[in-house]
Amino acid sequence: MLTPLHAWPDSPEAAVALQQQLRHQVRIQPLSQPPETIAGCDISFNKFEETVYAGIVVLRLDTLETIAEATAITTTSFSYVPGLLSFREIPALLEAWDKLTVMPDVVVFDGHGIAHPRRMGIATHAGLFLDRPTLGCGKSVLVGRYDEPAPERGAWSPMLHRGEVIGAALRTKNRINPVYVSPGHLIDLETSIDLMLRCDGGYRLPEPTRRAHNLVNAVRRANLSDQAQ
DNA sequence: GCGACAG
DNA sequence: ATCTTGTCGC
Repeated sequence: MLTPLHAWPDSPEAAVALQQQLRHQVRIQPLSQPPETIAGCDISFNKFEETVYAGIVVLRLDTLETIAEATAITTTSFSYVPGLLSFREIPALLEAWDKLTVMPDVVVFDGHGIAHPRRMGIATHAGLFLDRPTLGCGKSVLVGRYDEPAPERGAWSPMLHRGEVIGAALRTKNRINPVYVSPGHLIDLETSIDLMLRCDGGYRLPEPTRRAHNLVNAVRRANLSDQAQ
C-alpha cells in the first residue's frame, strides 16, 4: 500500500484548506526520461449509490497495445463537488493502483491537472500521491478561458486563468470539440499535449482514457447482472 | 449580488 | 457521472 500523503479530510472546507497546502509541492517540469508506457484511469458508479468501480489500463506508447489492467471496487461518502473531485475518486484509484503489476511512466486522468482554481485538479493531487508524472485530459472546462483552436487535429490554444497558462484546448480530431489538457505533476504542458496526440485511436478521447472507461463500465455492469441473480 | 461549476 | 433512440452531418 502506498504511504498516505495526508489524512483524508471529512469536509469540503478541510479539503480546500488541504489543497492550498499541497499546491506548493507541485512540480511542473519536463519528463526526466522518455516515456515508454502510459496509463489511463477512470471510475464509474450507479447514480445515487456509494459504490465506485475504479480501473487503470497501461498501454505501450508506441503500439498502444494494452499490457496491464487493474480494478477495485470500494465505497465513497465524499460526494462530487466541483473543485474537489480528487477527494471522491482518488481513494478508489489508489486501491486499483496497488494491484497493478506494471508501473506506467505517465498516468492520464479523466479531469484536470493544474487547470483548477487552486491548481490542484485530480491529476495533480494524484501525482503527489504516486510521485510519478501525471496529466489531466478533461472533456469540459472547470476554470480558464481560451480562444477556439483551429479545426484541424493537433491544433491547440492555451487556457488562461489569473494571468497564467494552465493548460490547452487541444483538437484531437478534425472538426470535433477539443479536449482540455493540463499537466498534473512532474511533467510540462508541451509534453502533455504531445503524449495525448500520440495516444490517438481515432476518437476524441485518448486511448488510455477510453480503455479505462470501458473497463470500469464493464465491471460495473457485470456487478449489476450478478446482483439481479 | 449573479452566474459558472472536472466527473 | 448515469439513464437512453434516433438522428443530423461529414
